[in-house]
Amino acid sequence: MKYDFNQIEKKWQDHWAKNETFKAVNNSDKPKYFVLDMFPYPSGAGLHVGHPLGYIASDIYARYKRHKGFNVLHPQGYDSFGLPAEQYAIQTGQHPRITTEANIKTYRRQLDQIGFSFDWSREVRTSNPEYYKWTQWIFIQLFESWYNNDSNKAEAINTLVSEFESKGNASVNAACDDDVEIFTADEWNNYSSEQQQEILLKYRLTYLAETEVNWCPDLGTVLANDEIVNGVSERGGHPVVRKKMTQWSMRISAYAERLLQGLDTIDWTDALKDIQKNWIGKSVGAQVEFNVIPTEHSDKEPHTISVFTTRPDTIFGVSFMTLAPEHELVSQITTPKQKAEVEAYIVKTAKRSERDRMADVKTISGAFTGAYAEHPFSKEPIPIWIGDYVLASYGTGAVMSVPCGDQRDYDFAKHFKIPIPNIFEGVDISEGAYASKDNVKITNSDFLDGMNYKKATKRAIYELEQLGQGEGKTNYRLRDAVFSRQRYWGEPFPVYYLNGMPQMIAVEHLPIRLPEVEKYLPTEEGEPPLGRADVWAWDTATNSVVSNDKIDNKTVHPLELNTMPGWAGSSWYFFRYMEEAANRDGVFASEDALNYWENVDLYIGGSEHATGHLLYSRFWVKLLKDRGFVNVEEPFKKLINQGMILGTSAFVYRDEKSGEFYSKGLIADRKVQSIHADVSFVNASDELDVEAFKNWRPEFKDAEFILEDGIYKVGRDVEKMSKSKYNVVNPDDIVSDYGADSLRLYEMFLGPLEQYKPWNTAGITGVHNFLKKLWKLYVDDNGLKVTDAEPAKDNLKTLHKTIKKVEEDIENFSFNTSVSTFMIAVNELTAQKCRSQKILDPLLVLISPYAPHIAEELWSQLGYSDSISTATFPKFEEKFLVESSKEYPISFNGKMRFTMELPLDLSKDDIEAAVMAHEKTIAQLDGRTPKKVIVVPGKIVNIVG
RNA sequence: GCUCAAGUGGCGGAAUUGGUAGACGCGCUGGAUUCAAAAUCCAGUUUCUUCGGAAGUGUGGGUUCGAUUCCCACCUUGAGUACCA
Repeated sequence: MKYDFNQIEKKWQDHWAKNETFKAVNNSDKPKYFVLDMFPYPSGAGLHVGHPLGYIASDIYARYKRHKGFNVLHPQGYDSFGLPAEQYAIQTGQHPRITTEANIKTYRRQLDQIGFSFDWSREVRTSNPEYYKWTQWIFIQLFESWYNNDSNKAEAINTLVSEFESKGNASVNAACDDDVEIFTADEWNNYSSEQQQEILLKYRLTYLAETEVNWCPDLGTVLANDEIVNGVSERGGHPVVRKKMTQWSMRISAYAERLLQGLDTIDWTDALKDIQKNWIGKSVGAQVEFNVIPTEHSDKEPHTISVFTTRPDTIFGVSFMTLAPEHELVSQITTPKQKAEVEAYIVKTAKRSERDRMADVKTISGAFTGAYAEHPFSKEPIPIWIGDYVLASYGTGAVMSVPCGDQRDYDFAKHFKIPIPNIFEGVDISEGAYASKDNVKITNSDFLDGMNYKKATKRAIYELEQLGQGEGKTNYRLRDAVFSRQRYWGEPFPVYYLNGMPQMIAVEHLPIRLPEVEKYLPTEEGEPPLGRADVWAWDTATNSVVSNDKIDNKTVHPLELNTMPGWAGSSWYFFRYMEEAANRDGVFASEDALNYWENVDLYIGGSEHATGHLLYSRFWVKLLKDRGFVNVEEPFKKLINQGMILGTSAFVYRDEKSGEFYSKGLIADRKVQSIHADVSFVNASDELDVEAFKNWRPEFKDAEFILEDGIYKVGRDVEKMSKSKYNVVNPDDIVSDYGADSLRLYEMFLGPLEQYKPWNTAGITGVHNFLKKLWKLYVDDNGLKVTDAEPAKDNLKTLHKTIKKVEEDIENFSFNTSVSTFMIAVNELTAQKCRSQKILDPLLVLISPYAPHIAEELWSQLGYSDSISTATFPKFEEKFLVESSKEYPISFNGKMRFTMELPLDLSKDDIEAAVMAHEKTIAQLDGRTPKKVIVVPGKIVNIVG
């Protein structure tokens, strides 16, 4: 019998589907384990061999956990809202729903043939109304919540309202907008409903506000900070400009501290934690108030400038202050004499785009306002400057400049010839600022003299508080996240507008379904695509979506035109999987299901989601926990980032003059142009199929090829796998040529999961041959050759060292090394001519997570009727590995020169005697007497001298 | 600039409580089988070598009986971030 992988794999995939072999149950005596992949966006291009890498790893782990006696939840679904389908709709008029469904079909077919143990009965699609109903529901929960900094959690908004009604807002310690004004209970109760709603918006965890956003004109939408890379859109690379717009935002900043602290409780890589820590950007310091010294030109009202500093200990080193050019006080404090210069500077900086400012950090620019502030302690006047190195959006938009302790302040001071007082004892600042906090004492600083950083900081804050001119403060870089998108293919908001104020639609009327539109473009008036919908108004009498012409602003009101961003649906999908599909009506997941599965035990996906999906999910989970809907603080207990599989591109070389294509070895010093050739035209030895290349595109039809030894050799280079580089390898081809088991093994064999590594199809024959050898260990031309013979000692040794290594490897997610281990085991057992079922049974269980089809087939041939996935993982027994002797490496000065076999029970002295008597030792020493002989029994002998 | 990760044969990579560097696989070379090819099997494959050996894990230093593994400095590559006060 031959190893007919195509037939075997189809057979077992059908079997698993029919018998629902991998269906998870919500009640079980077994301990639970939730293994999750980041679900894919179903793109039109389908899967390439890089995509399944993480899925294969998680599938191996899920199958392993089943063997280890766990009730495993291993679901899959689709992040099916998104830009590409919509861009395609704009171009072709095809409804994104239709494109998306077609793409999902392709994905499903491709995934199915790789043999994943997914429980497809729990599939979710973010674009399904039954799903996004609950995304809308969570949005409403955010709207109905405020963050209480005293209890350190989100609470229902009505608790805030009753607080306002009885006490006003003075005693409320909430995460809210900066511009809320203090009001009393009486004032609150006398406000109009609109005024009250307006105030509440400043407290809600999702709020509508005019904010400066990243507008991408080419995509016709705003983008979140994490969707912008190097100043252009992450998708498509389109330019992004700043624009003021009224937008929904998420008050994620309220959770900054908990998002930071929570990192300590989860098992993620340090690299990923660092990225999130950086993004949250906590800095501890003080807020200090500087009074502006009034002049005859200034307003009657006294002004104060608030600054944030992380170095209150250096407050006596202040020699000037710098405001962001956009700072609101600039126009009020600038003296008439300086007015022209200041205004010219503001105009100049406003013209520079954000990107220019970012790219050009070397140029120092600024202007003096003519005004002075008073130093809180020394009462000395401090000149107030403006400069674009101070950002309006961070802290207070103003800094106290300490040139001796901050390099930017130092450079600014040097440039404008501002004095640089030195407050660091014994430190030379003639060349640059001394920014370190360590090993230095403060001097020239009145009451701070002689103190170190820590003491001086504490004292400075205390003294500022005494004066009423400052307090300790912590700042975060994390900004609230813009949540509106001016797009069609996303979740509609469950929101209508009454007198311009947003109103939530009651939960029982959800979902609010995406309306039909004729075109997927913004309207002529610049409104989002939903502005084209004719039936897009909310009737409060019938509680239904009705035609726009019924809008009377009494019972029928306009609906929100924006849609939610891509990360909305993906921020909670892991909870949806916990509930069985049949029980999903009426709940996002039942309490029982949520309590049973808790959170994701193992999450595998790409690190590109570090500051997007992985941060937003954590935020939403914390909100849901605070509001009592779930019981966990973190969604993903352990997270692994799989690396990317890169493509190996092929190049042909066209002579720039003659247009002839030269084989790689013949280029010499010719001027040639490198052209990507499709990798399917190239064989394992880098030889080009010239005819296929000629027929590829008309422009190559008559191309002349200069061959070497009758062959055209291509050049190779490793690049990201992409259509445009013609280096994409489709898993469909690999599966049909070598089988899914070979694909699975090979993806793992390529190298460590987390690493970036190039794909090279030629290498797959190695693992494919291994599977053939494995097959032959069980089956020959006459059928099954396994016997019930007692295993030999060497059989047992091979088996048990394999069990030990594979188990360790899986626990450490070192899948590449276990593939090698399998190869070694099969090579050894073949050489040993092992046929014993007592060895070959457990071997099959070890291999089955990696190569489930062949394992399942042989398992059934061995006579088992239950799926191998239900078999128990073999138990490692040390006793089979115990040795009586050891092949000792004998080193001279640390260099191994030869080995010698010695009994393990030999004493140190006996070992030394035996080694010293060996003829090779004598030859090595060449008459010298060794200074020292190191004997580590069971390990090594090292002779020094 | 700052933060983090990684540098090992022609290629992917293996080896860390410090103890035989290059496992396993690809590729390559030679052989067997075959009319031939594919497939399969066997042997070899870090470099240098006077065939005894010697050197060798990005570079230079250090700790140690012994370093791919630990420490210091530097170089290169990749990722994140970018005037964050």
